[in-house]
Amino acid sequence: MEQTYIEDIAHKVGEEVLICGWLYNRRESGKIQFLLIRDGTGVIQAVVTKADGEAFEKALRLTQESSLKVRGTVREDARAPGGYELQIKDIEIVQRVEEKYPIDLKEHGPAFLLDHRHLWIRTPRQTAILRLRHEVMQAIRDFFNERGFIATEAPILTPSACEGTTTLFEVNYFDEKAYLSQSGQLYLEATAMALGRVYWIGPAFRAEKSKTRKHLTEFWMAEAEVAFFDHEQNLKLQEELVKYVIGRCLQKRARELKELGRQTESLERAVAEPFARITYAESLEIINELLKERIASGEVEKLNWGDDFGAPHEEALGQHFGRPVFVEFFPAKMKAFYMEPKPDNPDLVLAADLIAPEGYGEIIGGSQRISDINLLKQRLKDFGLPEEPYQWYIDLRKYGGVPHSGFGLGVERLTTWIAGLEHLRETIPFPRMIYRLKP
RNA sequence: UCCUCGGUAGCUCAGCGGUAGAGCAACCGGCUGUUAACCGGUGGGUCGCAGGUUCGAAUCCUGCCCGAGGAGCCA
Repeated sequence: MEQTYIEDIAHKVGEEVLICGWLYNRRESGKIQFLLIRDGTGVIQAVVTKADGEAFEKALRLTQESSLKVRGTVREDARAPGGYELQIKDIEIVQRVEEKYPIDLKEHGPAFLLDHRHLWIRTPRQTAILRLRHEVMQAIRDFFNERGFIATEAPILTPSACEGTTTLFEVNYFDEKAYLSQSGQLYLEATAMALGRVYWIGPAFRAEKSKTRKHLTEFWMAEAEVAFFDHEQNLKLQEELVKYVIGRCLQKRARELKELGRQTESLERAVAEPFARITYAESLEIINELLKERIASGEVEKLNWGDDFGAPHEEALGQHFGRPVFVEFFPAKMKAFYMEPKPDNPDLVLAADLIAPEGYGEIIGGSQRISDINLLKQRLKDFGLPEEPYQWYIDLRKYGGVPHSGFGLGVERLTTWIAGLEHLRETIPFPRMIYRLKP
């Protein structure tokens, strides 16, 4: 008999099916037992009574997370969680869990759960989050593929610090030093000159000692780079992408969002309304005004020209607009060396960050890239970076340099926002954080 | 790296100077519609580690280790 997945159970009412999965919970009341069985696609309640004989005796032996195959008839029943129920005909125990399962249905602290992450991911809430992450990833790929972008790849092992600012993980590459990539951007600029429109979703590594709910040392970025694209086109593409991804999750993962208790008004608004746009200069005024009381009390720092936003500042901006907001035209000094200056004010750059509402902060950073070879060389000098390691990057401007733009989107940060989570560590199967390398 | 809080049963926690506790989990028993089921019973401890104060330390002090929240850092 072929296996039926629980997510398809609504189409099988009245039929006999085979469910293969694990025991999530068992409740018994004398001569009747209720088994909650999960199979990765959902959870279903199965019922067996003393009159069922052997199946009832087998069910009695089942412990939490024992693996099993159950044959039975599907019926609608309002008393069952989810509305459908399986009347058991036969049970095959695949592996009976003999030891006490570490994770129970009651509360646990974050340290315990993270120590048992390999088992924690089996719970309904975690599987909902991971299915949502899948949808985000898949939507990003579909978005770019539908628009003629070519999926390409950047190396993970890189010879030098690409931007010179972030702390990198060093690895021994034979007898040379190499570093884990913090971004594929520079390499994507090269593939964009080959293929026109490119994207990739890949891991990024940062050895920063950040200890916040918005940082991982290993996270996934969706990066795009487009030849002949200017700053305006870049922002338009980003807005379309974010709207597309959120729209897909709302449409295809309503069940997961409900499971997570996510109120979706803010997401629906992000899809329906144009994103807000302000300049960096305007953002300073708005933030300082919004936070003036907390600044006066010394709780929050006042922002001065050239300051980067802290968490409270991003949060205030997000709350003020209630939808994603682009902050554009930052001072060149506070951003990376490769960003194109604003034509009418070369102290600013054609860059923008996208800030999510509801306190979720920055989810995209992007810019138009310098296309002029002499300006690029000057910028390297200004930032105190050597030319030699960037020779190949400079070549891109020597051989047919063109204006081009791109951005990087933090997959976990976007997923955290869509799911409405407290901490982004739940959006990746095995989070890597400053004090956590296991499991 | 800094600040704050914490580490006691498998888990979540209470106890804060005088014999180590509760709920849940586990195990045993009861119950034919349970919803983190419920009811009764049983077993379960290097009170993070080291030192100090005291007649006596889970409790007070010092140092260290580990964790959480936040700050800083963070194309």
